[in-house]
Amino acid sequence: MKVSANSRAPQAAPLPVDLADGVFPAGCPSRTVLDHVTSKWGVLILLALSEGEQRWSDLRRRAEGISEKMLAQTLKTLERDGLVRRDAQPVIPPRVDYSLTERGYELSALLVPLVAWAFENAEDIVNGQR
Amino acid sequence: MKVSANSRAPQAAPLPVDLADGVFPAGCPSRTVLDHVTSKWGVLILLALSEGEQRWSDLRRRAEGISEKMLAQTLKTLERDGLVRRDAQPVIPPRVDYSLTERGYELSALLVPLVAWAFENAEDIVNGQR
DNA sequence: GTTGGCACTAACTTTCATGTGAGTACCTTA
DNA sequence: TAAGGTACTCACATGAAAGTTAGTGCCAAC
Repeated sequence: MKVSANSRAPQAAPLPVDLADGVFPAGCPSRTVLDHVTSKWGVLILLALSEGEQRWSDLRRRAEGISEKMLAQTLKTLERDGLVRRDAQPVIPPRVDYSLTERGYELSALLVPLVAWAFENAEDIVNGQR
Repeated sequence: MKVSANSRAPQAAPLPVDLADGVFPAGCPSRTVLDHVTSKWGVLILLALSEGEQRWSDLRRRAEGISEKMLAQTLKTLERDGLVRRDAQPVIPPRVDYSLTERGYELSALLVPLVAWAFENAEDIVNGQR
């Protein structure tokens, strides 16, 4: 699946034109979105939810180390961005389910391979700081 | 190209087992790598370099808004992580070329679609904060 | 002869993301 | 009756990330 070591050196590929022109300018919205999505906890939450609907307390346990404040904040941002759906049932004790929207699934589909790569290469990278 | 609205709701997919168990724990190396890679400027630099070797001052102009300090810092981190190669020629005036390593290219291949998605959806997302 | 480009480093400051701890309202179980 | 779970919010503290300013050595062009 890799281009193979001897066939050719890693290739530089031109980016799509609109991307090349669009992402780099300072004030562009994609930078904001990228910031939300690639925030410390954003990735983890999106990833966790890619496995399906989950409750507040599930997420809290899942994303090890997150504080309640950051969980609330991250979820709120992702909800405002239309990536996460919040479903609060008026029962007692409270029950709130979080899930990805269609757009959220689109994103997580791109995020999963990235995180998988990071996971696979993490040890090499962290150790190999020559 | 979309799964279509009526066929089925967006599907939850189980993550690869090792990923599901590996990424969420607090102290795991993948979190560090993810932090480097998804840092504000890391993404931009990796993206810029995916188009091929570039000089310091090229990058500085390309990643609009970056300070010299942040450029140096980001490049250093990515170099230590083995994603970026630094080639300093002993000429005057100094000339330093930066390029991606093979591992860097692997990463950028995953990053490009993500950024492209962010770019395409950015306006919708930023405006549609209902 | 001074301005400017090149590729940086270092010191200092500000801003912002994240963390901490407490409090809320209600109910269940011990 | 006290402890604990559920899903939060709010005020405050801290620390890391990012920005700012200045300075380096050398050369070329003006």
